[in-house]
Amino acid sequence: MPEEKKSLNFLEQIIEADIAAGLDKEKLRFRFPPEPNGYLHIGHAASICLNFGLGLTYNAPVNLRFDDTNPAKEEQEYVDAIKYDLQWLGFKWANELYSSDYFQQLYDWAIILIKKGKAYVDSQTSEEIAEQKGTPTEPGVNGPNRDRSVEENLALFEKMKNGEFKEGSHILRAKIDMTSPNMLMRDPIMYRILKKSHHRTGTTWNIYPMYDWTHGESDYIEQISHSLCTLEFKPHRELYDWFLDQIYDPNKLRPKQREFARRNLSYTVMSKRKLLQLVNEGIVKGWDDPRMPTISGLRRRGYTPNAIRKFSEIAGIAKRDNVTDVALLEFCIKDDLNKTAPRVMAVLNPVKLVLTNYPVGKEEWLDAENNPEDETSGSRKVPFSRELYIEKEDFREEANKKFFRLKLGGEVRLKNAYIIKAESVVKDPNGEIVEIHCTYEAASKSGSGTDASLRRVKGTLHWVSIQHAVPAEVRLYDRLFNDEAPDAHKGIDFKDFINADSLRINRNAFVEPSLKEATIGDRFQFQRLGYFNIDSDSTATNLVFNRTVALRDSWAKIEKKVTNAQPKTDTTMTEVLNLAGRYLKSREEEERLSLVASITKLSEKVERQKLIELVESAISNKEYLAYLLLFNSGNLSFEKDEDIVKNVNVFIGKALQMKNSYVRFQAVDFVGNNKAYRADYADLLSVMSREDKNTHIVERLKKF
RNA sequence: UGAUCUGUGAUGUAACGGUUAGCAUACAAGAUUUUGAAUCUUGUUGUAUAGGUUCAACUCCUAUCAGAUCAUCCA
Repeated sequence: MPEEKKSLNFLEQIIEADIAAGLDKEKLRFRFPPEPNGYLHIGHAASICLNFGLGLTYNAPVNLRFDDTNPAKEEQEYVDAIKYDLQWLGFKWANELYSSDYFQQLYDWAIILIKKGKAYVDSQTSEEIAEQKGTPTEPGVNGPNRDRSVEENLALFEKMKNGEFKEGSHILRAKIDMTSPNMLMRDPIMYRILKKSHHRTGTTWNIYPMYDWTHGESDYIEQISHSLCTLEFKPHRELYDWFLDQIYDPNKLRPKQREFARRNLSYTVMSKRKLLQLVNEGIVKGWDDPRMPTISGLRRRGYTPNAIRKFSEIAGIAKRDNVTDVALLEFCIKDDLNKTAPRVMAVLNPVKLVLTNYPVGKEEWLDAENNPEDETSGSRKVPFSRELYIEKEDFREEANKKFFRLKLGGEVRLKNAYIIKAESVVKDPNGEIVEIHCTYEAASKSGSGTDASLRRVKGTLHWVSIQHAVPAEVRLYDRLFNDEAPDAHKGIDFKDFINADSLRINRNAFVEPSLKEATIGDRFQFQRLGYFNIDSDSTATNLVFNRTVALRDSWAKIEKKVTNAQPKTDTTMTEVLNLAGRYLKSREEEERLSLVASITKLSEKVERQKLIELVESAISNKEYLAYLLLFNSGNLSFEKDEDIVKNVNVFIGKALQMKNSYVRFQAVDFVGNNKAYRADYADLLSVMSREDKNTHIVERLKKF
C-alpha cells in the first residue's frame, strides 16, 4: 500500500501540534467572520476554503459569524449576499451567528473590567487622545481621565449606554500601558457612542463595541479553538490575548488567534474599499460585473464553485506576501469546464461561405458530440445547408504552410460535416471579401465511415448554417488592469492602471440553433474559441453570452512569433538586463559598482530612441533598474523635448514609486541629474524625503 | 529612528537537520488530434547575501539586504 503522505500547511501543523499536546479533537471549532459591509471576493474564498476545509478534514463545526459592530457601514443586503455566495461555493456552516448577539454579554464584561480597574471612560476629543498615544517610535503618555474612580466610570458608562451623551463625547478604554511598543496596547478603545440604527438590534444600543473587544470574546463565547485571520491582525494578537485574560475561565477552551497571508491575484485589486470605488465610480457595472474578482462577479462570468475551490486548494496557504498569477485561476476553470461544458459551434466574426455544388434548399441534420471528454454526454443534431458562416480569420486567399485553415485551392474539414475546398471569392467594391465559394466532397461526411470520410486534412473549422443561425451578443472580457499589482505602487492611484479595453461587445455573432433552449447561467464551450455562459441580461429575443475564458491559442503564438521575428532580440539589451538582475541580487557595493560600469559601457551601443520606446513596457524591477542605469550612464542625453517627455515622465513617475529601493534610488538620481524634470515630481519628491524608509534615498534627496 | 513579521525558479507552494530541493501553473519541444483545445512524453529556470554551528543547513545562530505591518471613536 503506497501510503501517500499529504503535506500539511503551517496552520494544519499548528492544529496537529495542539492535538498532540492534548487538545481534544472534539473541541476543534472554526469560524468565518465577515463584516457585512461588502461582497465576498476571491481573497475571501481562500479564507472560506481554509476554515471550512479544516472543518471538513477534522469533522469540526464551522460557524458563520457576521462581525456587525459598526452600524454605520453594515447592511442586511450584504448579509444576504454573503450567505448566498457561501452556499453557492458549496459550504455549510454549523451556526449562523452575529457579533451583535453578544452585545449584552460584552457590556456585562465591560462592567467587570471597569470594576477591576481595567477600563475607564475617557472624555477627551479624538485629537487629544491621538496626541497622547505617541508614535511607533515614541511612547505615549497617560491622559487626565485615566485615574477616574470606578464609581465615576460606572456612572459615565451607564449614561453612555443610555444615550445621554453625544457621539464623540466619551469612550470606554481599556487601561493597559501607554508606553507599550505595540500601539494597539496603548489603552485601546472598547466602546464608542454611535446613535445609529443597527440592522439587527435597531436602536437598542447607543454604544457599540470595537473590533478588538468583540472578536476574541466572540470566539470565546462560541468556543472557537482556532481563530484564523490575515497577517495584518498579527499586532492585534497581544490585545486579543489581553482581553481574553480578563474574562477567561480556565475550565473552558481558550481560543487561539493565528495569522496567514491574504491571497492576492495579479491584474486586479482585492480590497473592499477599492472594489467599492470601482462600483461607485461606474468603472464596472456593479459588484457582480464579470470583470470583478468578487464571487458574484466570477459566478456571472461563468466560473464554477468547483474551480474556485480547486484554485484555493492548489494555491495553498502560507505567511508570505503573494501575488498569484491569474493564469492559475484560469487553469482551474478551463480544467473544470473542459470536463463538463457541452461543445457547441458559434461564429463570432462571420463571413459567408457558399457550397456551390450543394443542392439549393437541401438541409441535413448532422450528428455532433456534446463532449468528447464525457462519454455520458451524448450527441445532438446540427443543421447543415448550402450557405454557412465561418470565422473571417479562418480564411485567407493566400497563406504559407503553417496556416492550417482555409485558403484558395486548399482543403479543410468542416467540423461534424464535410471536407471542402475553396475555389473563389466574391469581393465588395472596397476589396473586402463578402463570400467564399467552395465545393464539398459528398462522400467525406463525418462518421459515414467511407474512405473519403477518413481522409485526413490538416485543418478543421467550426461553422453555422446561415438559415438556421441564431444571432447573439457576445461579451469579451479582458483583465481590468494593465498592471500585475495595480495597488502596489506607492502614491500611484490604482485606477491609473485601468485597462480601457476590458470589455468588448460583439453584436454580430451567430450560434447554432440548439442554444435557443439554453437558460441563464448555462455554460458551453464554443469550439475552437473558448468557454462562454449565458448572462443574466439575456432574453428570449437577445441571447447574451459572456466569455468566461478563451481556449489556449497556439496559433496566435505562432503568428505573433512570425510578426515579431523582424525586430530580432537585441543582444545588448539582454546583456544589460542580465547585469541589472545581478545588481538586484548582489549585496556587495563593489560588485554593484562594477556592474554599473559594465552597463555604462554597454550604454554606448544603445539607441536613445529605442530605449525610450522600451521604457513604456517596463514591468519588473530588473527592467526598471536596467533602463534607469542606462539613463544615468551619462551616454544618452535626456533634455526635455517633446518626443521623450511623455514616456520618460511616466516611467520615472512609476519608478519613483516602485517597491525596490534600488529602483527608487536610481530614479531619484535621474531626477537629481536632470534638473528639468524636477518640477514634475516636486510633490512626490517632498513626500519621499519625509517618508521614504531607505536612508540612501533620503540622503540623495538632501543633495538636491 | 522603534517594534513585529516575511524572504525557496516566471508564479503559487512542499521539504521542519540527512537521497539528485518535490508538486502545480507558466514557458519550450515532440507525439497525438475531425477543437492549432484537451491528452501524453520530455525539457528549462530556484533556497536573498555573508559568516557561523554541525559529519551534514532550505531548515539552527549572527549580521546585512529587501519587502510587509503598526497612531480610524473601521474591521
